[in-house]
Amino acid sequence: MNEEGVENQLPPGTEPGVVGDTGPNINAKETQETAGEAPAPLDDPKETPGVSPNPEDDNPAATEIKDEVKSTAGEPGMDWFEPLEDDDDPDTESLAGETESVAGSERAMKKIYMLQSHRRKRSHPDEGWEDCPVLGEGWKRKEVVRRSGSSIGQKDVYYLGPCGERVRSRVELTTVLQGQLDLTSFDYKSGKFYDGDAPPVRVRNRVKRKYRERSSSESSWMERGDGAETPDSYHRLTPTPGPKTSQQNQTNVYTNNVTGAYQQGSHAEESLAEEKIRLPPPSSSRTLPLPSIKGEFGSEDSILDCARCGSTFSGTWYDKQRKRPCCPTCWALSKAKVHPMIRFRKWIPCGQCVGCHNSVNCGQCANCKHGLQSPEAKKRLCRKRRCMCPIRKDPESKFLSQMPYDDCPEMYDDNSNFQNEITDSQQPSLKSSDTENFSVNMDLNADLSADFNMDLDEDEMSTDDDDDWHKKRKRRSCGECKACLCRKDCGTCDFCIDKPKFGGSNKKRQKCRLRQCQRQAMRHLLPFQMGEIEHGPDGTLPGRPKPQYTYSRKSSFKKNRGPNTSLDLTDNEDDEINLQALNHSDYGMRNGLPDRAPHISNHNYSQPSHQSQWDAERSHTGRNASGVEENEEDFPMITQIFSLADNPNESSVDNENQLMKLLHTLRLTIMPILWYAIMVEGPQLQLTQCSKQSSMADTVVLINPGFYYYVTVQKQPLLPTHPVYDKFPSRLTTATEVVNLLLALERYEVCRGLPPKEAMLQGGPIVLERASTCEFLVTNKETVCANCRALKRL
DNA sequence: GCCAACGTTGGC
DNA sequence: GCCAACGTTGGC
Repeated sequence: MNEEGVENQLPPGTEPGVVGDTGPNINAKETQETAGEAPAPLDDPKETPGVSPNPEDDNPAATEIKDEVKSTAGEPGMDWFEPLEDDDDPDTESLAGETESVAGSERAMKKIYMLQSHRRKRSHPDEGWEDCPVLGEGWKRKEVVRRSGSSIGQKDVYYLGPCGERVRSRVELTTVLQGQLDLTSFDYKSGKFYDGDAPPVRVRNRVKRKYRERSSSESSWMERGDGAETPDSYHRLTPTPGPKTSQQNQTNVYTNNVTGAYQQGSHAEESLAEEKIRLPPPSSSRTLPLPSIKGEFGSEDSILDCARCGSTFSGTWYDKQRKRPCCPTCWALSKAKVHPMIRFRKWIPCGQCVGCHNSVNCGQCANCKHGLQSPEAKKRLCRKRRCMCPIRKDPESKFLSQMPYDDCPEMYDDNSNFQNEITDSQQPSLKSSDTENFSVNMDLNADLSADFNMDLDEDEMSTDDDDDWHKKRKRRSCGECKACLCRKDCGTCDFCIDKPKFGGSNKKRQKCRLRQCQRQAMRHLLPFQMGEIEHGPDGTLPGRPKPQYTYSRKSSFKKNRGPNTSLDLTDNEDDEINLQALNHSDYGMRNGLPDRAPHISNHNYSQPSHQSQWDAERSHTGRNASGVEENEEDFPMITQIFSLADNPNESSVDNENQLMKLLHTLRLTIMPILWYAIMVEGPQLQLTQCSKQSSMADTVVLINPGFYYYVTVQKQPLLPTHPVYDKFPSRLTTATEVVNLLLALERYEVCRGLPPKEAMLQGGPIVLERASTCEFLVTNKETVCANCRALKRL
């Protein structure tokens, strides 16, 4: 933790001793801070260093300068919470107070990300590790403080083994050191072994409780706007030893600042927390990087209006979310609530906004459906009827409105874009689905949150139910589709295999592919089967593409590469259907999985032919297979896939394309049960019987680009003389012919070969013996082919 | 305290 | 451009 703070704080090559220097650096900080006081410094990010979209990316010098300014702000050089200094960045602060339009919210959001990435970039995985010899030679330890979220300030401890084992919990550590070290008396958090009488757990809990209480109660909702969710805010909240100063008389909530909160906490529990989390002594220079609010710098305690009871009180107590003032009484009451998710509500619908004026439930949103499906459940307000006022910002304060809720003028006064979006979301006849609206709303909330540099509080935005509805980390789940409702990991996909519980190394850390939301998961996380025919009527694919900042679209040229090229599991929206199919195949191979589907067939893939319909239905309706919305009876038509097929210049590429056409035709055809068609390397069109219980479980039909086909049984090619070949043309050019072949194959069984030898029956492995000329497939009347029977007689 | 998994970075 | 890796954070 300390180390990370240092690594985040110090510019390359900066010595700790230098960091602690003051003088001109303070001035630099002051200058920076003054810049943050500008009324609208973010209007043109280019003019505001550190606020422009990641200027450091393009200008490493900017990073260095910025770092230097921070690190030389007169702070202790090796301050563990130094990285939080970023949050003191006046740029960030001005961001908090910025009254830019909602159209700029995205930009603001990006700024936040940039600031975050700024920190992340400076955090090198190899940095911040301390030797931890108590665990053995080569072991290292690292502490990381959570910089945001409800668990802000919480300290996570990681260990790095000599062989690169990354350990994130005691359980993992115990597993890694099993047989090598007894960790019974090992305090994971501190990284020390305790004597038998030491009660490390109790101490740890106590400290943690105090710690969190402090961070909760002392943060300001305004602080949150400029980094109160980061350890830096906690830094500011760190109590100053000694008596309070006379500066604790700040009275205006809008001129309150972190200093007030910071200096307010000079009591025992803070001291304890400080000691336990090794807070350095606050520096007087800390007063420098105070965030400005409307250009004013306040300090000390404030006279606040309790957001809960309305009473006025003095101090810097805030609710558990550290977002609103909360008097000590209400705070005590709130502490009595054990469950961390219990929140008190403050938001009162304004009665004037669009949401409040909406008196009819839409019947389509998640909350409406929730009520319909679970009448006994707690009633949830239709999402279209939400009061929208929380997203209104106070043009006077530069923060989200804290004005009386009944004083709710027109909404989104300067946020026309957002107004439009919200208005649109009220319209049931949108071309986008409710889910999409839902997603939009969430993203907007996130953007607004960033725009105002503060979180939109759960209890403000929510009615009383879906507190997590707008949470950023929930954007990948609609909560309604089959995948979201599925609670069981398949245990076979690459993401499951990666999980420690399945013996994986926990590197991917992704949810089971089959549990990835079919609507909102990142597209590349979806099961690759879903990537086959996914286009909606407007050409869109389910799932969300990767962020724009990371990826750009592929050119169409790339998409038409030959199947033998390194195909990828792209998530680009404009991917062609044909490539999706190729991706499917490619994906399976790239992941070392067989191209056959049965190994992942315990969910949607148990009936491949239906899967085709399922996919196609999704393509047709633009919706996914989310429970009742699926209608396998609706059989879509998919239009021409390859135009190259019409090219008179025949080529291998054309043949491949023709094969693709056949593949997609098969996908639209009702196949014999549990037969599934995919494209595999070659390219070849592969038809596989997915059911292990089928007599054709080991039988595969492979069709080459020229439509010549052959059959394999247990990976052995069927002899060309096999009767089944006589029944069909040498080339399978139509789906009908393919289906007929499969139906014909279903009439066969696999030759059982020679009976096992006696020795094998006595415990040894059973190896099936066959004649070299085994026919492999025999009619149902037979069990062993003629050639094997002949061999048996010998 | 621990696990699950989201979102981003940086290497390739 | 892509994705493995993992820092981070929410949930239980």
